[in-house]
Amino acid sequence: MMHKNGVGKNNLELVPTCQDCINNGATIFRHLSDEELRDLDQVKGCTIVKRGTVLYQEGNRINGFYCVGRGIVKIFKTGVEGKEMIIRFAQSGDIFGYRSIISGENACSSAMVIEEAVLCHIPADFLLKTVNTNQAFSREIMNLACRELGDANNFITDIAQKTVRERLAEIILYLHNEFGVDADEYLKISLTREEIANMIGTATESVIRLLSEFKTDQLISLNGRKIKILDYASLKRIGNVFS
Amino acid sequence: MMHKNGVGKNNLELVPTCQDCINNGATIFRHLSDEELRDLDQVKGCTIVKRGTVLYQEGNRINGFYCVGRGIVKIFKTGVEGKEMIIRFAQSGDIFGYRSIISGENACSSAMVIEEAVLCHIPADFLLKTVNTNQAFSREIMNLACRELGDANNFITDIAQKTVRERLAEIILYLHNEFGVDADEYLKISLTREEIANMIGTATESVIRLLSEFKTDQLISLNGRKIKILDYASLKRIGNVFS
DNA sequence: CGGGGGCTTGAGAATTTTCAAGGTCCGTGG
DNA sequence: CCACGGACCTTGAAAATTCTCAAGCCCCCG
Repeated sequence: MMHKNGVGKNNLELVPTCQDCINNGATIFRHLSDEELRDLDQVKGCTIVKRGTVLYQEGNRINGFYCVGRGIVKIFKTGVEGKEMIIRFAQSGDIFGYRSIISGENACSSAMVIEEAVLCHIPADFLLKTVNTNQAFSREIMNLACRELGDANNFITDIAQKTVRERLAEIILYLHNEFGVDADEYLKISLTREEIANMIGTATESVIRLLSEFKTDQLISLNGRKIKILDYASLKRIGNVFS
Repeated sequence: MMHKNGVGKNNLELVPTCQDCINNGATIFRHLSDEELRDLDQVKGCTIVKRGTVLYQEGNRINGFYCVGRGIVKIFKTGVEGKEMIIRFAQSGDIFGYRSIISGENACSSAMVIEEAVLCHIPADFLLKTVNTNQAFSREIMNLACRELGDANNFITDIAQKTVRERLAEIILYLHNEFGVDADEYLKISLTREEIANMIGTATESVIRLLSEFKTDQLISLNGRKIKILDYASLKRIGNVFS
């Protein structure tokens, strides 16, 4: 189970076994039996995917879901006039695309790699079968959906009630919590100004102006796309973040 | 199973049996066995609840969830400055409050009756137990959470990208689809201007101004809190609703 | 070294909020 | 029965926020 070389349909030099991913935090699979894990290792397809690759698009039927070994994927919807709205990110240990499979609907969002990723593609059948046969796994999926639903409700409230300035401050703190910082204390995740705008539902120019205002106020420092938080307390105050 | 008179802890003259509710569209319970249904009828508590009653509040632990027999309940969050954001409504056949029980979190929203309701309160234990023992029921819950998650994603995109005017047109059409109309073709659901504002994340005055603009433009007619749609096509166009 | 994508800034326009004031409606208590 | 109070609705005017359009810059990649 712990060997590292992929075979068969997997075209990576280093294919993580599912056990590796569990160790990496993909807790969703932690209650699979050894047999189910072996089965999963057989049916999954694992690939390295470059930034910019679209994995699936809103409105299409999808025949499997993804588990992230490494890298970052953005999950987004396309609104009127083609403007995109980023719903969430998936990173190491996260799964995505499972929602449409469970609910039997078409994909309600699109997925694009924004940081080179190692992704496992797992057939819908495996999910549907295992959800029916493994009670603990079923509870994990249910749990995940319910937690995401709670997050979505919070997001709805924030986006509906907070100003762009508040949302930007909040999202910077969120990116910090979610992705952490590199050796120089810059946020690890690197987003274009437009992507930031698409997370908080505003215009690119507004993000630029507010970022530079935050910089002037010594709340953050900027280096190209890299953002470093200098003053957490003030950002929290501005973003009405209590935690 | 089909008798109508409640006994024991239920204090209604007419307590619906769970089978009644299933016939009413509470499909979530359709895969319970006869024994489970009898059990449910035993453990549930059923009451008539007046408009304005708060059932539970955001942040608290809850020890059960609700099933709506009749009436309407609004599910909302309280944002900064105490302004409320309506996340969704629950009506006949819907359940609510299950999310926090499944995910083991505190309630992420509050619930208040806005139209006199018949509500059954079902202990958390019943949900947790049945989800573990009845595969089909478990799938129903999972399915429900996933569909709500899809709805939430759509809502996020709309609220982030559409103007207040677009959102108002859209929400009027939504209320029509969801609650239907009475004999005079007025929307059945009756909301204050403030509640409408709290659905679309805007100020009460903005709703008032836009409603009266829609009225001037002959898109709707107004009679106190009652709204009648006169021109669906134009509302759809304004709200960028394609369906 | 040319082109393209992304970033920045400015200025004016549009949308939306806020504050203030007054009106209506309805249920309750005197 | 009527007056009163409170909640809700309406309108106006000014202010604040945010968007849009336009232009120019930078920087990296081919």
